[in-house]
Amino acid sequence: MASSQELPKNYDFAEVEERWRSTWRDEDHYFDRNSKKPQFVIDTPPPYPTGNFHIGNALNWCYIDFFARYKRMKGFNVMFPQGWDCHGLPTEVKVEELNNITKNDVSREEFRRLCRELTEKNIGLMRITLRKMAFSTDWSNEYVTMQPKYYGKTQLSFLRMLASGYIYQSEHPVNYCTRCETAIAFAEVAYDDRETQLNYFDFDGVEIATTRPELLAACVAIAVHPDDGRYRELKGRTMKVPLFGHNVPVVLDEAVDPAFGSGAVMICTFGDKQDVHWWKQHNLALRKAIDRQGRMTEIAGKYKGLNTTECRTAILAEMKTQDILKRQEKLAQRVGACWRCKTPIEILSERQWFVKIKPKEIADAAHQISWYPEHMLRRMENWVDQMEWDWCISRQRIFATPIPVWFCKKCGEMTVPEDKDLPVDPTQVSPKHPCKKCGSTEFNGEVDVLDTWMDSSISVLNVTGWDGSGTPPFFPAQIRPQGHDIIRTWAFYTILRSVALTGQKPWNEILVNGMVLGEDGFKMSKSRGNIIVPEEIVSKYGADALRQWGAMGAATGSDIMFNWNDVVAASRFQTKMWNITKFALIQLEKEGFEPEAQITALADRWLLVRLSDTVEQVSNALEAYQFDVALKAIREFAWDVLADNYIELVKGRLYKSDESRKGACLALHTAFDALCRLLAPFTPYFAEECYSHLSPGNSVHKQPWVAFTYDDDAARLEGNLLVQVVAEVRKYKHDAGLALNAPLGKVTIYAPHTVNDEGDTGRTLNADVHWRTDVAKLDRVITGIDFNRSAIGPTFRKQAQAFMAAITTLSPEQLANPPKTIMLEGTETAVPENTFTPKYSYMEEGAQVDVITVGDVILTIAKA
RNA sequence: GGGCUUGUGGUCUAGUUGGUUAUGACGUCGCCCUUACACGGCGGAGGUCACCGGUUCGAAUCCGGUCAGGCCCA
Repeated sequence: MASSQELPKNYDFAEVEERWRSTWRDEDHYFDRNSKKPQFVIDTPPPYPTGNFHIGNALNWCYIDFFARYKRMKGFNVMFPQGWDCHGLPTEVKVEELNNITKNDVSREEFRRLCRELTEKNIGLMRITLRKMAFSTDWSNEYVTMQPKYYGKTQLSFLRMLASGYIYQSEHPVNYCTRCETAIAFAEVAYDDRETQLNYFDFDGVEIATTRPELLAACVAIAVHPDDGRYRELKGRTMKVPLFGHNVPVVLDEAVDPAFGSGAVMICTFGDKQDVHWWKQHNLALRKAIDRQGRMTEIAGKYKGLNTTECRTAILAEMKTQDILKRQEKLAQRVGACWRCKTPIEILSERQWFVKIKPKEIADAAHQISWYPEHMLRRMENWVDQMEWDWCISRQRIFATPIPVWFCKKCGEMTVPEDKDLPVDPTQVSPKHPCKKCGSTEFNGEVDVLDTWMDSSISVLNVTGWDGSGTPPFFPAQIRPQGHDIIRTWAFYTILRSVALTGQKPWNEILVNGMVLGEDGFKMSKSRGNIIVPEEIVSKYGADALRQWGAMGAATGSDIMFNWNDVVAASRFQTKMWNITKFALIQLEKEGFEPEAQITALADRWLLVRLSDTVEQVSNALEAYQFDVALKAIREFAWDVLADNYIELVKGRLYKSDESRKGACLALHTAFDALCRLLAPFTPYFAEECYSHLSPGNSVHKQPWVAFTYDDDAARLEGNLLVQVVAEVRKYKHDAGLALNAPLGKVTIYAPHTVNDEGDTGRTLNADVHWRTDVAKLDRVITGIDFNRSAIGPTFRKQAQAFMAAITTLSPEQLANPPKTIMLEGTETAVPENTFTPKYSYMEEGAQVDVITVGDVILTIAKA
């Protein structure tokens, strides 16, 4: 045990956190592939390397670290990997911005190099934050999706799913961002409210309303509702498209809303998802009026080359000139936009690569996983239920995993590389063998690349050791922690890919965390100016305080508002604990503690039984990932039970030097040691610092989880009563205008059992305290009745109110000595025990006394 | 429009297998510098548990409806 002289008066979190950070060793957190311990593999989220580890990430990582550390102490072989999901548009856009270029200004290889460099730099910055926050990362299992080692696996997974028929290519309408010049998946479409114009114009004699006149050139049909009387004569007709002159059929479809616009609608390829639906349903022609850059094609005739906005203006002007534009109305509309750049998406028909979505397979696997909180499973079910199109995985970008296939220049046959040649970039190298079909050696490498989710959806396969064959050695992982915002993407795609590649669910459990909102209750955003970054909190109050905020801010799974108050409260708890530490160490080093000492005093037994209760509560809460419940129980035990009550009770005994001191020291040591361990997962720096003084040279993080149990129901009951007695006397002093340490004279406590308090009560109250078990000789006056409703209700049901009314009418003598039966609504009814207690006030004969009752206990305080 | 979710003192929050006086933090008011701690201790004030109705002897808790917020989707 360290000398308490060494303990500084104040806890300096900056100094302590820095010191332990430079002392701890990474190897202590490595997953042991040869261990006999049960495994606990965590499929951690690989963040996008923006350079800033934001507070939402911090919350998620806090949760991960809490249970990673807990599971290690419980004897599990824990893997807490750290991944980086590198590929994708934001980095490409950033590189274009920083270098003032576009992706077409330099070679693909050069552009990729710039992206890799920026990503490396950003990862470096984020690693620093991770270390500051004391996450027990397994750095031997770090993975970076842009490195060949990883994207080789992405390519291997692509080839496996291509071979098994999950992946195919086809021409199909896809969501397309014309700014990013790439196809995107439905999961990447965000919807925005906009106000637009609904234009009514004359279409070959019929009035049509459209929000997108620029698509007139792509019009392939007119649709009306089959029962709409206004258009009965249109059936079977073809109509001439204004301005462009091509003929289109009229189709009947029940999905047309006769109340919207004029009730007649033009179908274009493609204005929206509904157009795609009708186009398929009625086997219509395909007219591509917009190209990949968002410009009008030849089909648009003289409008060719204009962008869609320019084209819309031009066509509306032309309609006015020809006097076919009737009127315009404002219309509130929801527009799909690219979630990265907010540009409204177009639906273009392109040759793309797709992954087949098999909803039942995914739903079945999702149901085999335990969801925390449970209701998050609903979100997955809803998403699975409404999937209409397959997953479009090809992107027309550069910084991403290349699609590893070639096409024969002569015959078009597809060639794929062998496993051992992965990773490959088919635009840089050629196949090793000539075309199987025609023998040609001329190939075109696929220039499309893969959706980033193709990388990250195999994170679990990567960390569990997948090599392309069968089930990986550590599969499935024990848990997936992630936010509810990416259930429809990361969770969905991961389940899909695990089932496709291994036939099994990816994890046993999934823990879903909420979103972090700003102090004003809104989502954090630059425009609101309510962004708080983890670094700021760490520098002001320390990582441990931030971690406590993460645990306590809200129940697991619900959104959590950032709140400086909670951080300050967390920091104050550490101050309190630090003072407890100083007190404990000073007392323990005085004469040392004896592990074999006898625990006999009520206060000591009470402390231990309350500790035992706390350990059980905290352990149960952690098993259920209820971090708020766990930390709250720890704080309550430390602050309320140990500091405010136990220490105050036994102080006098500790200042003495006799046998009764030893029990208190043992109890104090036991509680303090346990507290350090309980706090270790939550506040790793602080717990380590405290423990290092109790047990120099040993790390609390290498200790087993607390296994302390102490069974003593009587101590819990009587100790709680003792604490209440002390509180009541304090209140009595307060009400009497006395200082809390003012001497009180003779106090007699009539308790139902013999209490061995070793004089604690008397010293605490500064009074001459006498415990007695006989009946107080007092005159008592009944002032009321306490009913025990939880006993009365089940017994009397509908007669409960009547029963209580009847008891109220009894005389004081009868209340003191209740009759066996009572008349209730004309029936003689038994009076059960424990249904009520008379409320007494007492007068002691011959002496002026004040009387306090606490449950079964009666106190008399002699008046001075 | 649909699904999920939430509504508790001034603010944030616990509590929903129905049961005596609804938890804690911050703030606020009063007393106290008692040899671990004034970054502390003790005590107080402050709530029709969103609203309406139902079930029940008894509802913050269960059921139905209304209003309001959040998220996801159409």
